[in-house]
Amino acid sequence: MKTAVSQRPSLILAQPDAIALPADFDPDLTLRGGQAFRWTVEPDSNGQTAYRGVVEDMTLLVAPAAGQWQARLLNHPPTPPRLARLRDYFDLDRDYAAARQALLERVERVAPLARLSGEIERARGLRILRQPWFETLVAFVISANNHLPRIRQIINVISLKFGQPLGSGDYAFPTPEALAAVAPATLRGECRVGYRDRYLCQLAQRIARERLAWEQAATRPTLELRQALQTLPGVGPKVAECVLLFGFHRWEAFPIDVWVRRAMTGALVAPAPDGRPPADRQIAAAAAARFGPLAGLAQQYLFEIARRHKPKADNASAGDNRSSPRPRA
DNA sequence: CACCAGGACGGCG
DNA sequence: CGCCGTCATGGT
Repeated sequence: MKTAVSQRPSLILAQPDAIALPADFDPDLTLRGGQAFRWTVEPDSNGQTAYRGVVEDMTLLVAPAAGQWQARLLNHPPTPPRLARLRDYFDLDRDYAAARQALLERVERVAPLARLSGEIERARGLRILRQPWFETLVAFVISANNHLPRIRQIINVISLKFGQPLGSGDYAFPTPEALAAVAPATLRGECRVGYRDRYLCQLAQRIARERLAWEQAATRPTLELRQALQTLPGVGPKVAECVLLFGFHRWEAFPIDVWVRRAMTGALVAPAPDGRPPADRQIAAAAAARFGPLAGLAQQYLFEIARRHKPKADNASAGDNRSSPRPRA
């Protein structure tokens, strides 16, 4: 019980409008990788590299402060419910060190995978975000046969044209109803979605019409949810797994793309006798058997490690990639 | 200027 | 079932 009242606010208090991210948080792997598409790299007010993004109706700035990465709300008062949603978004209540350790114990006996343990340790700052499922669904329908930079661009144009302004110069991702009202020709002509225009329009219309059922989907078993997702236009096996993992936080989901297929072939699954890569069904079975409930995390490590091995000059702002302002390792 | 990209879809054997 | 051509678009 303190009786004296400080005349001045304590300097030790954390900034009330921000949440501190884990010490090893890696914004490039987590925010600019293959799971989130609404984060841009830009210098903050101090001229240091920062990451600006939109989560639901919140504009966020992830920047180094007080020796670590912090996520600051730019367009709303930092009420406890909002801060709680941010903790949820960054999955801060999960023990990634324990999850990673459990994963390493599962793979260290498999020689072709054991050599990955060092790579996984270097990618330890990767986290799996808990993103809004409708935005995730649309993003990965667009992802089919597409490149990451272009997926980001299309998602941002869709938000800019059809989303609600957030008072910060940024726009929320549109609701299913708002997107369902957009003509396919507009999606193709103005958002450059190509042949996916009809998929997206029908998708938004169905979600809007079946909204109640889909909002209860988060409580359904993964198997049932997976089957339901694959009835949606533009949603096949791979997109369904991505939505399960990034939009419904099902860590047993295991999306198989070209990178993961290459990583798994020969390491965990033998190629076919004729030399062709094994069927995706066999890869999925091997992943479930080896990685179990951590398959999604394993997949994300495999994807980002494989992608890191081939940089491909993903960055538009050429100049300072060496001065990654890792706030005091 | 071919080739590729976090594939899905429809048709065919 | 499994295989195969096709589907826009823009970067390399």
